[in-house]
Amino acid sequence: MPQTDNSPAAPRRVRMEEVAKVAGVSLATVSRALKSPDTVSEKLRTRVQEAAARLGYAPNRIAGSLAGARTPLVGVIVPSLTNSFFAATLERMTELLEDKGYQLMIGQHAYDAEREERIVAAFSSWNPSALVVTGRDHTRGTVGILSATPCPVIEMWDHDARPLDTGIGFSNREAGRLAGRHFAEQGFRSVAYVGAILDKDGRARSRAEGFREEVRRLTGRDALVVNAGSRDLGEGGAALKQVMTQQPGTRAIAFSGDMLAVGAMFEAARMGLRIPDDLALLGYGDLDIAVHSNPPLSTIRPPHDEIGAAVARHILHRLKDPAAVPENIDLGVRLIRRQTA
Amino acid sequence: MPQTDNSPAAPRRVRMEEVAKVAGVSLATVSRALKSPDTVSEKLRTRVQEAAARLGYAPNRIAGSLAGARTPLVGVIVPSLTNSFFAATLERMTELLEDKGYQLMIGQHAYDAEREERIVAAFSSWNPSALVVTGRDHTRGTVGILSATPCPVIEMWDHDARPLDTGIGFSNREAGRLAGRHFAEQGFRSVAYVGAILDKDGRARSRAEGFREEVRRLTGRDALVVNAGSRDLGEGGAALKQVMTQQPGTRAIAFSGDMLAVGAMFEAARMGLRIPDDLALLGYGDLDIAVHSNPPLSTIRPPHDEIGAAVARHILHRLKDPAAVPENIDLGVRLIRRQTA
DNA sequence: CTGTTAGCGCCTTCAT
DNA sequence: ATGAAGGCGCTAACAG
Repeated sequence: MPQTDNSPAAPRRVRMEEVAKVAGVSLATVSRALKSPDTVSEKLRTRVQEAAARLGYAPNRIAGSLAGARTPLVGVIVPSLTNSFFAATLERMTELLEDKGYQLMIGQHAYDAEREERIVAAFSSWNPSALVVTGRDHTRGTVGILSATPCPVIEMWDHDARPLDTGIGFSNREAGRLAGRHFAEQGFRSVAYVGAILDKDGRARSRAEGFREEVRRLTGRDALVVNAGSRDLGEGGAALKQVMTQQPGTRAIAFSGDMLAVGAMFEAARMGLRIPDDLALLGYGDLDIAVHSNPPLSTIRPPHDEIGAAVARHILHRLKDPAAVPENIDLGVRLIRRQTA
Repeated sequence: MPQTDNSPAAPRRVRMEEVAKVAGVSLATVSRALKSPDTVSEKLRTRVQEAAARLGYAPNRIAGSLAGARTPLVGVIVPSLTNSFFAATLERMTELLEDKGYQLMIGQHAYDAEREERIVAAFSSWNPSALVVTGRDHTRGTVGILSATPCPVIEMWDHDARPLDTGIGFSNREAGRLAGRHFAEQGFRSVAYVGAILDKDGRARSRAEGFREEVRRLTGRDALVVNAGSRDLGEGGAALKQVMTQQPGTRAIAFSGDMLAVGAMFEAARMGLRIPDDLALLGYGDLDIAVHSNPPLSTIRPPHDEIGAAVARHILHRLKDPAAVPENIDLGVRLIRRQTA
């Protein structure tokens, strides 16, 4: 450590008390001069601020939070940090909240509901300013803690169920329907859906269900659904082969992620299938690669960073105005037509 | 909020005192029974634990931290959350540290040193258990705060300069040299380096410099260096065109990111250049896509998640054993030869 | 092994 | 407008 705790010279961090002494005022005045400057006479205020600056005073957030009953921490729980959708949401949230003095505490549960519960419990014991979780599907325990936590609770990235408090996301089911409709309207009858870890990812499952629903409604036929083991590019190729084996003559496939779709494109090339003439491919995510793949990938775009911005705005709003109420916001998805479907 | 603060029925969170009362013991015993169970007789321990469970007691971390002088928080500052390298590092760190009861506070500075300083200052005022920053290039102010913070400080993702405390990463310069050597050894004389935001990203700049150095040393010629505006796939194509204009006849290009390299592959196809016969391409990152691109991309692999694991392990070690000392660990990079170079 | 006693550093009434 | 004083909820000596 740059500086050992018990070293004789360990220069104890400067506290508010020293600032008070140097400025020749009371502790309370320092506190006020720093937190609500307009309740202090200009003279004292500047005197205090100068003293603080000179001493390099940095308030102890822990002590402040104990006295203040709430920490400037926002707990956010996502399934995974390497999933670029959530990364985009987090990046946006950090940007907006850091500016206002809030810090993000980040947890990840890898689609494990029990783990989510443990993290929620841990976060809740920090008296955070807000708690943000992914999705609306939680254990009873999680729901209990969330309901008992006296701060805004936001469930993001979903809109298919009622939120506990505030919900900000979109309907995954509708995203799936949109894909199904797009295929049905082009007259495709033999179609399939390839989803990553459908067994664990409830939102991907909702999209798959929406897809089947709409395909069934519009064409009267059942879509094949295939579960890929991960959202890696390589799985897309494997899934394509599986689809063509289980359902020869498939004319269109929707994926639960762009990477899977691109992987399928590569494999299709190897199999000699022309895209989109022999086979239409539709992604989900609108990652950068979708624009530049060859041919450019048609895809469904979830509002990844918009969610982050909306969540941050909502939190700020709720904290500023205690009378502000919960909301249930559907940010919707868009079909981006490029050349594969 | 699930539960309004000032609602008449707001059931105050249960405190340690209530548990003590119910269990019929003192406050201190509850604290001990919960934090260091083996210092308490089995009888009382179970009695306390039962009481705590029955009352749904959750300790207030803030109070605990104030009294204990250190929070179970680890502050981590990265340039960007959407950069999959850092995401991988963070994912690994979270995994390992969450298990031991630590929470990550995450900040991002977008390659802005002033912003880094502000975040470091903010984090430091939480009395974190450890502080982790990216790189070894900081403002004087940042260095000052970091040096004065009484906790382990880890500088990760670099190894080109001396660390303040502990350093865990690899030499970016050496990564660049490796690329240059690889080209030189194959007899390429007209080569180029394409880096993303070299003006801001010092580590990418180090790689570019290492590349030039080694190329100059082995071939006696100067490599062209081109700066791409972002690490997006699309920029790779643009950069390729620029290289071929500025230095017609270029035989090999190294990139500061796999996405750029893949973008260049797409563009090369459009330009009718065969890879690697007409032009060799070398990426950096070893992203999933490198394996599955067509042809598979040769690349330099930085130890993204290994860094996360090593950082977490080091922190845990330092915290467990106060006598543990700083380290300076070089995790190295590997050249992954596939088919483009 | 258990209880008592001081704080941790700040915020916030309450007087002045 | 300012100061004094009592916590916030828990931990860590110190006694017993």
